[in-house]
Amino acid sequence: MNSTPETASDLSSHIAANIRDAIIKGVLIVDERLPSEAELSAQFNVSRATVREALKRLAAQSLIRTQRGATGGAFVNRISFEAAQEQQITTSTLLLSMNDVSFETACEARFALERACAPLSAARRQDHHLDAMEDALAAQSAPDLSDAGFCAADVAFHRALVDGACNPVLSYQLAGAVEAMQPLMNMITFTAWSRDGIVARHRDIATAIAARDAATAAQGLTLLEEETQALARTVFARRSKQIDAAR
Amino acid sequence: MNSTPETASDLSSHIAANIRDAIIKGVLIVDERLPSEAELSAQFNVSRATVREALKRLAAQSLIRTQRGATGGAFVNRISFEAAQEQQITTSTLLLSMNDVSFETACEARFALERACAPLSAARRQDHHLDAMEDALAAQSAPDLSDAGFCAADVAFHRALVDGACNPVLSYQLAGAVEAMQPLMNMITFTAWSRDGIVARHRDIATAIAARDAATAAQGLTLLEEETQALARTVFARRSKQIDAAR
DNA sequence: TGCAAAATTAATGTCAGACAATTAAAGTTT
DNA sequence: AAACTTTAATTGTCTGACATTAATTTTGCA
Repeated sequence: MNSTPETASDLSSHIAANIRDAIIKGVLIVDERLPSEAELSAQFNVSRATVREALKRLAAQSLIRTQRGATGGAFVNRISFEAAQEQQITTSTLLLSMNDVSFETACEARFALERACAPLSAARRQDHHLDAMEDALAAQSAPDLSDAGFCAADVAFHRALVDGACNPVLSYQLAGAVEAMQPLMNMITFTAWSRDGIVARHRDIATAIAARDAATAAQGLTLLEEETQALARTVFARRSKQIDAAR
Repeated sequence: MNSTPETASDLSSHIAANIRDAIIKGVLIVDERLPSEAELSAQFNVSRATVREALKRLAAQSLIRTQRGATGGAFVNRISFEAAQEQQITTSTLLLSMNDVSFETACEARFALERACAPLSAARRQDHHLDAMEDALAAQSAPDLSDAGFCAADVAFHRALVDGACNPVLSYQLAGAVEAMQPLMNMITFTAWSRDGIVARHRDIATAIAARDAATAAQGLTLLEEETQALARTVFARRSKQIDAAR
């Protein structure tokens, strides 16, 4: 079982773990009200301040929400896909930036996962997904766009592709992989030439998805991955050469 | 940008968001020590209790760790793949159980993502990955295994498959998808017959991975998905018929 | 009676100050 | 030099108070 070890010796994390387990195990159900802070402090035999620290921990994970006033209190929160995605993006982004994950590894993971979405997206995409891809393409084609703006549009394109699968679980899982790549992509300076290549690939992928052609879409993603990896290699190689030269 | 809106009017979440942004933007780097609680309370002009609540929020997201003693304090935490996975599993599990995601949708997402790992796993798996798969297979073949035990071994098998890709980002991303399915799988009672089918599929997949045969592995996953979906349909259909009969 | 305003109440949010526990470092003794 | 003691800094916890919020009840008046 996934019983959080949480051997931390402080009371607030112990209490938080206790309540968290109750939520995970279904002892506390969605929208159920927890005992008031005063009652909890009596139950666990700790001060109200300690209980509050525990509740804040749970609130940070979107497990509970609090309301003030007479009928207020802490309630078990129905975690939304939106909130879960936001958390996942934060975690994924920090994970990549703090653990010197290579560009190659992150890029490989991202495209592998996206390729998994391509067949479903080709089969189920709605018009508004195509529209979103077109918008992103148009944005990326603007000549005076900054690198960051180019990357942001890139993320938008790929999220539209993923969302096209019409599977919220997939969209949620992929959000972290796609968004967390953005800071890594931002490390790359895109020349006009490399931008054209990427946009051309995107164009192919969008066309394939529009035509419900899964194989071509997957192939486009593979090509895009190869070009992105190659581009990253040249950028990093040039950069390290400059560092050598500066010595 | 991903600037957390966090319009919540309470001070502790505001302070937490403030520090969180500093960490995400790189203003605070890994292992850097935050000001002491007393200093923070002076800086933000709030009480120590409020600062502590903010810090607990950050600790719940593994963004900081705290140490007691003379040289103690709160330090920016290098979030580990392990911690990130645990968080993701908790979030994913709750997301599925609270939002009545259909078995079909979750199952589809899981297998789509796993298929994405199959080629990489076939290419890179080490012997210990194969050993882990064999262990899981052996466990699943035990005749007197409970349904929960069967599912747990199932998860172990699939995680070994994913880990075989030797891409920690993939392993992290997939952990949520694979583990969060377990409660849903636990809803299914596995007959001896259905177990044999699943084990046979697993056997094929393991053999293909061992033979570095990506196409067969992917095909095995597709078959396994179809059988799992079919099994779920019959189980749920039988169950709803019983409910009808009881009326 | 009906309704609006005011009081009540129960809850979270915040504060201030104290003490306990922990830990590293400095000082002291042998 | 090594072992012990003291000191200081910091987090962890407790207590009690007050502020703020919001639903409910009571009151006052038309």
